[in-house]
Amino acid sequence: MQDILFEFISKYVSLTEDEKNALLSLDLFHSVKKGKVLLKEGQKSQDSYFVLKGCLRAYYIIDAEEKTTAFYTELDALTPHCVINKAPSHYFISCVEDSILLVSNSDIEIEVNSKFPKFEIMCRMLSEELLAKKQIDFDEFKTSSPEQRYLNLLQKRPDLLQRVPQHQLASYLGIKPQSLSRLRARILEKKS
Amino acid sequence: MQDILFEFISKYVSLTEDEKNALLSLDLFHSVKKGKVLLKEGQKSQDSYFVLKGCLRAYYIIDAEEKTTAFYTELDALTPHCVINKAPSHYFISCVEDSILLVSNSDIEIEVNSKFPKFEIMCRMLSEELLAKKQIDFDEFKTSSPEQRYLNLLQKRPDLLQRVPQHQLASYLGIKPQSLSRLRARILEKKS
DNA sequence: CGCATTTCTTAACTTAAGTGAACGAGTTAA
DNA sequence: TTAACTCGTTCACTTAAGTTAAGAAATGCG
Repeated sequence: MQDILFEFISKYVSLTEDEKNALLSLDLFHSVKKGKVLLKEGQKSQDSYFVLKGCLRAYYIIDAEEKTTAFYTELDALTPHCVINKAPSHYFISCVEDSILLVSNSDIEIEVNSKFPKFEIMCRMLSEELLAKKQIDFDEFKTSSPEQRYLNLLQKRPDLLQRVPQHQLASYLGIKPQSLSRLRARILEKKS
Repeated sequence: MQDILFEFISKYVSLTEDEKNALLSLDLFHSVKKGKVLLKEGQKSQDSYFVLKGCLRAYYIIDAEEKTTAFYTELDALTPHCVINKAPSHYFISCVEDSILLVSNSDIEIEVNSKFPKFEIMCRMLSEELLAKKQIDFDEFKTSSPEQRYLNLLQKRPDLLQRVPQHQLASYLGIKPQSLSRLRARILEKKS
């Protein structure tokens, strides 16, 4: 599990053994059970997550209905909005599967970043990259129909369709579960 | 114009006079005429932009049709995806109005960041903030109908409706120009 | 095991967005 | 000034998503 982390980091900066040990000594690895809610609406949290294994889900509850807006799987990083703007969260984050996470918080990050400027650099690179990627995802969403979005997901994250209930995928695709069912039937129809 | 920049920066880090002068000496301010295309599909650019005055637009050309996906106005920062992943751009960026921009490139940023760690910190903070904001925007888009998205835009960026042609706004809202027309008529209907 | 709950699908109906075409207003260019 | 073009709107028609309801299949729990 540590190897996975260090391999990921090595894409951005190279760490010395001392730096690796300093990172490990912070004891950031946590096992989290399926179903565990990590962040609730209205809560102010300090915690950021990095998924080593498993799957997290972000969702809103609007008119008593869950609206899933994001899934975070292996090697995805997640810093909730409430950590950035220090205001109560508007959404929930829960654990879709038994997972192994790296859990960090603002204090730790401030300390590590000031001690090792390399981490500061890595964090900048990572968030710049994620921002550009998020924009591309958003662009694809805007410029395509629900059916295209579903087919696109099938290409890019086929694992999600196995790991996650359909009704959560539906709102992730911006539609109702019934529409996703119908859309899938329509696609099968076309193929034959 | 410089004051606007320094006031913006002061939200993240405080600069000494020397640092301010170092920044100004880079001569990053540029005037750009309405209609100027700053980035074309297929191009590899190194340039990032910060809008001091005016408006930029990002758009794709898909099936010979323009699909506008983002507008950048006063105090918005824009680092195109192609700068991050060093691959040819999939989209265009053009200037909607006569604008004053701060234009930076990878080389300058690497130099400034290594000379002044403060800038590194500011860049990290800024991209973390923008990433969290982008996620919220995406969430709102996913969880609302075209009509809600239009009303939301009316609240949050009323200036855009004055500055930008309707058909560009339409694709920004994820719909066709005819649908935006109809939707506006429907809203007026309801009000009366 | 059996009961309850959740999940997924199907169907009938409503509502809204996509499509193709036409029109007038405003702008640009010859 | 006229001709061409862009832009926004409207209309009729098509297509797909939302809604409501019902039921089948899978899952979880006592």
